[in-house]
Amino acid sequence: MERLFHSVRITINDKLYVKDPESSNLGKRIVEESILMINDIGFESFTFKKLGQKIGSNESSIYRYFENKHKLLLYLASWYWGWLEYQLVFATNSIPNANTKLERAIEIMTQATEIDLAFTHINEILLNKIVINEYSKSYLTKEVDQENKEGYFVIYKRLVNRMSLMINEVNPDYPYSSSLASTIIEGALHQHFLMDHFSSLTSCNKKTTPTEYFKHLVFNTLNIK
Amino acid sequence: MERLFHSVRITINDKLYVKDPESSNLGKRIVEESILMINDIGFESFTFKKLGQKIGSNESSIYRYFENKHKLLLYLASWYWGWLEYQLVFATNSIPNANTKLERAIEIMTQATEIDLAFTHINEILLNKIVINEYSKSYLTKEVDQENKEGYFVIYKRLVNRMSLMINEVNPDYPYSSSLASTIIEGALHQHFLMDHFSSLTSCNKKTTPTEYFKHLVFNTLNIK
DNA sequence: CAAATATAATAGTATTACTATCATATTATA
DNA sequence: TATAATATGATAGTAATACTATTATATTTG
Repeated sequence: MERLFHSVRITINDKLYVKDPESSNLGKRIVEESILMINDIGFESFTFKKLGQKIGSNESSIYRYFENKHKLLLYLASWYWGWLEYQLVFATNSIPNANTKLERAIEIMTQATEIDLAFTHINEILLNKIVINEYSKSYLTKEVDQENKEGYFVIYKRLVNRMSLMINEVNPDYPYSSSLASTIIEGALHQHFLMDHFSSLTSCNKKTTPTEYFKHLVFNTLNIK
Repeated sequence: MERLFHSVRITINDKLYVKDPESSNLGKRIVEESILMINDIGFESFTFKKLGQKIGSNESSIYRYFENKHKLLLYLASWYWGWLEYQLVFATNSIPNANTKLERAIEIMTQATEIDLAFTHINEILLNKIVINEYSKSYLTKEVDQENKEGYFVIYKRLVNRMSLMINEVNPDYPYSSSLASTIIEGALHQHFLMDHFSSLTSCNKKTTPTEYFKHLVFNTLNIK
C-alpha cells in the first residue's frame, strides 16, 4: 500500500505557485523545509529570507516559486487536503454499507496523522500539525471571496462535500449534512488543538480520541444506534 | 433590560492593557474605532498608525493603552466573550428545567448578534463579526501556552465550562460534554463564517439558522427527543 | 497657579515583504 | 562540444510595519 501512495500525485491549482515546486530539486526543498520551519517557528515568524538561509538558497529564488508565504500556505494546505481525500476515497470506496463507510470516513478525517507514508519530500505528520495550527489563517482574510473564486479552496470543498454525501447515504432525511460535514472536519482540527493547549475545553485525550467523540456525535445525531 | 446592560462592566485581565481604556475618553475612542476599523479592513491590515490617523490621535498615544494589536484583539475578544457570558447567565439562571435552559443557552451562543444593546462605545454587532473573522488568530500562535498561563483566555474558558455544565445537567452520562461545548461555541462561529463565504459547505442560511442546526445536533446527541 | 499627568509630534531602528538588476551556474540542443 | 537558454544566486533598494525614545504641549488636579 505504501508503494501505491508513492506513485500518487496530488494536483494543485497552478495559480498557487509561480513555478511548480514539484518540477525541480530546489522547489521540493522549499516545500520540504518550509514544512519543518513553519512547524518549528510558526507561520507569523516564518519568512522566505529565513527559509533561504536554512536551505542554503536565496530569498529571491524562493519568490520564483511562490508569490508570498500566504500562497505557500495555501499550497501546503491543498496538498494536505488532497492527500487526505486520496486516503478517504481509497479507504471507503469499496465499502458497500453506508454506515460502515461513514464510520471509516470519520476515522480518517479525525485521526491524528501518525504514520509518515513517506511521500518523498513531504512530512505528513508535521503537515497535519501545520493544518491544525495555521489553516484557519489561510481563509480568515479579506481576500477570501476572491481567492475562493480563483479556486484556491477547491480540494477542501470537495472533501467536505464527499463527507456530506456519505452522511446523506446514511440518513437521506437529515437536513444538515453539509454543516455536519464541515463541523466534523473543522471540529476535528479544533479538538486536536484543544488537546494540545486547552485540555479543560475538550473531553479528548490519549484514551478518548476525537474520533470516538465524533463517531458518537454523528451516529446519534443521525439516529443510528 | 437595556438600561440594566448599561450598568454592567466587564472585567478584563489587566495584563491585556497598559492603561485601562475604560479610564479615559481617548481609551474609549481607541476601542470604539478599532472595532470599526478591524471590521472594515481586517486585522492584518489594521495598524496603530492608521487608527491614530482615523481618530485624530497619535500612534504613540495608542501604545500607551495597548502594547500591540495582538493584545488589543485579545482585549476585544475578552470583552465580547464576557458580554456573551453575561447574557448567557442572565437569560438562563432563572430557568429550572435543564433542557429548556440548555436550549436557551444554545440560542444565545449560536445566534448572530443583531441588536446593538448600546454598551456605550462598543458596537456588539461588529464585534461579533470580528470574533467570527479574527478570534482564531488570537490563539493560533506559538505564544498560546504562555498567554494562557497569564490568563488571557479565562473568560472564554469559563464560558465553555458553563456550557459544558449545562450539557451535563441534561445528560449526566454523556461523556463528551467539554468537547460538545467547545464544538458548539467554535462551531457556531465557523458556520456563520461559512454562510458568508462558503455557502456550499454549510446547510445554514437565512431560513435554516446555525441555532436550529446546533439544537438538533445537541439534543439528538444527548438522546433527548 | 504650580505640579502632575496625558497626549501629541517628531525622529529613529530593525525587520518584513517584497522588486529589480546583474552575475554565475546548470542544462538543453544544434 | 560550443552556445543558447534557463535556473539560481548575490546584491541593492523600497515602502511599510512595529515598534522605542525624546521632547513639546495640552489638560487636569491639588
